Amino acid sequence: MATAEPRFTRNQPDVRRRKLIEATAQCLAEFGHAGTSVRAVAAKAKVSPGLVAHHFQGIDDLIVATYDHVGRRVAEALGEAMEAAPKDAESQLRAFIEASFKPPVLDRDLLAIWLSFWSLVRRDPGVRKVHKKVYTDYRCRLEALIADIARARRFKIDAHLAALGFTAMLDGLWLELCLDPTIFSREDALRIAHAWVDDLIAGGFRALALRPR
Amino acid sequence: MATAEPRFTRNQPDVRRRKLIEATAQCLAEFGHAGTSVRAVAAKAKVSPGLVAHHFQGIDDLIVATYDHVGRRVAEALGEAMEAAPKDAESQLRAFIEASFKPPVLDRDLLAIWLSFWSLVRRDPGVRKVHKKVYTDYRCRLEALIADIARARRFKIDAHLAALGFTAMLDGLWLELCLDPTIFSREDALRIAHAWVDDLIAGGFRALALRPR
DNA sequence: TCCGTTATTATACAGTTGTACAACAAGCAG
DNA sequence: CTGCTTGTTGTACAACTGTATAATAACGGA
Repeated sequence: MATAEPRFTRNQPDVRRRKLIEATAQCLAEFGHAGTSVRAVAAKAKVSPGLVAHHFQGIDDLIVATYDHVGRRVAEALGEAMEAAPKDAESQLRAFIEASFKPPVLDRDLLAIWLSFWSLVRRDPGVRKVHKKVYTDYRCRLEALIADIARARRFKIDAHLAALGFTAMLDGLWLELCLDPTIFSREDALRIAHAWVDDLIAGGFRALALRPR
Repeated sequence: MATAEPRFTRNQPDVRRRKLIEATAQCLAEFGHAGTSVRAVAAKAKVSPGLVAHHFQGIDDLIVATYDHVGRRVAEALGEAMEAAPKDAESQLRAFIEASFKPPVLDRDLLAIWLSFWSLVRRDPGVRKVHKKVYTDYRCRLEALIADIARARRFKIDAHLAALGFTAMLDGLWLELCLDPTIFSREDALRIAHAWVDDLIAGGFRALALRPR
């Protein structure tokens, strides 16, 4: 008698975890937070529902892992764009902007993941910690670039505050653009962000240098 | 025999709807999107679950109505702050900023409602329409003020783009501040926003005037 | 005082949720 | 080829979900 087809294939825990994470990302994109259950994820990954509980504490844990995973991918995409650009701070900043407003960063599916994650931040201290780290890392890269530009051009600025403002603006533009791309265009967002850099270089935001931290 | 205590009190439909909306807001704040069900809202409003279905199509419809309601309240809070300020455009803009970063606008509970609503935008065209209107109204007020300032100071600027950028920055600061108030402070947000206005008045964002819409 | 309207309740139903558990079997070590 | 580890399955369970339904009763108008 011929050897029967294996009814399932065993995976290393980390491999299986990654597959479940990717299935979760697809579920969030396709069905939203409400439609993303243990069973939905298991179906998408073509495994039994019980397996999810075996690798993760629950659906919330899975969403956090998904955020962590795609967060890393986003950071990589931004990092690669910067590596491909000239090494001066202004070019780096502009490369960062360009990468922020095109796939895979500008992506409706990504927003669905972000929204789910944000809704967990309030109740779970562990989630809050992950958010803090991701957000702070992200902002620190911009802070360093802004400080570089100010140093090269020999003007004073509170790079910390400036980076907070710039980050907030990028986030706000990204959010609204993902929510509804018909209100304004990707090109609008690019012009606005680049204009902010123009203004920074021209010595704008002088008020942010009055009380350095 | 004494008249028995009425087992329930009848309300006019719009009164009951408002009570259910307020109960929904409390549920979203307390339990998040996942914990806000028809039954949870009914329990919070101390009515039977069936009543929710009698006044609203479902939980999504209720969340949209809640967004509409609190959205109006936020707009009122901002409007009142501006009415209390001097009538010149700069003062109006600064009053708008101050009101944006204190209760009832800066409020964790408000963010919970916003997050739930945003997660509905993608799938429901009706929700998308409401979002578009609220967001556009909000931004138009700022656009008018920015255009006023530019006109008074006799410099050119694309007020539409500038308002988009300013709105995005305010939204981004508001979002992060509600998510986790320990990363930066309300005062930081205020300084950043006011610095943006300082810069605008000083003739910043000249790049935004190059290709007026 | 009675009557009609309809807001409200209470209940039933089918479907879905998260979680637990015992049985199973794939793949590796010997 | 054998045995062990453990990734994986399938199922059972109680709690919950949205929705529909008929019965109830509050309240205003006659």
